[in-house]
Amino acid sequence: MAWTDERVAILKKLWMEGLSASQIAAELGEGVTRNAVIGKVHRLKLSGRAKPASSAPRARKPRATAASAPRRPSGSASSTTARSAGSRPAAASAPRRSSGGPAVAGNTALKMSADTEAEQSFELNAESEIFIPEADRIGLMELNEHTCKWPIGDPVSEDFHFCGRHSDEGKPYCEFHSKRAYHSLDRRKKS
DNA sequence: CCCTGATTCGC
DNA sequence: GCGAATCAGG
Repeated sequence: MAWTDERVAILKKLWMEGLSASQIAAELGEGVTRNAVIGKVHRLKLSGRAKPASSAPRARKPRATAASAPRRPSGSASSTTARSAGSRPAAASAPRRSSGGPAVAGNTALKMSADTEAEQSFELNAESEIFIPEADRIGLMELNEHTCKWPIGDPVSEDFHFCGRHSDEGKPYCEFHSKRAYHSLDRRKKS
């Protein structure tokens, strides 16, 4: 996939807004990896975002030279489809943008005005919470050591409930929410 | 473990 | 120029 002006514009915008490289990559398209995004960011020389001015001069690594490096063989573009072939519980594997629809709604919108429309669209599908069907909702009573205790809704509200999906023993949250709770809560506005 | 950005370097 | 592999850190 080539870096069109359009895509670069989106890249810049999202990067400036503080989105992580992987989020940008996901937003940009299926064939784009976070490495591609980062690489491009560097080439554009806009790598310095909120530089904490830390870290040591980064030691280099010898790195395997040519021949010994297995590296990805032919067909570089074929990696995207076979990504989630593993055996997963499938429950929380890919809530993100998995609906096999055509291009994301955002893409079309971006073509009209890459500056304003982009903001809303990516925010929607990147941050969207999962929805629990009415029947599957559980209250405090139903919580046990195997249910995800991720709260949904306003705790002082009536329709407040818990996620309730299976969670591993010892873990308070289901697979999906464990990640969310731990990681990306304020991913976009770190120090 | 998961993730993040940063860097190198074969292509 | 591109991005996978790797690194270093959280």
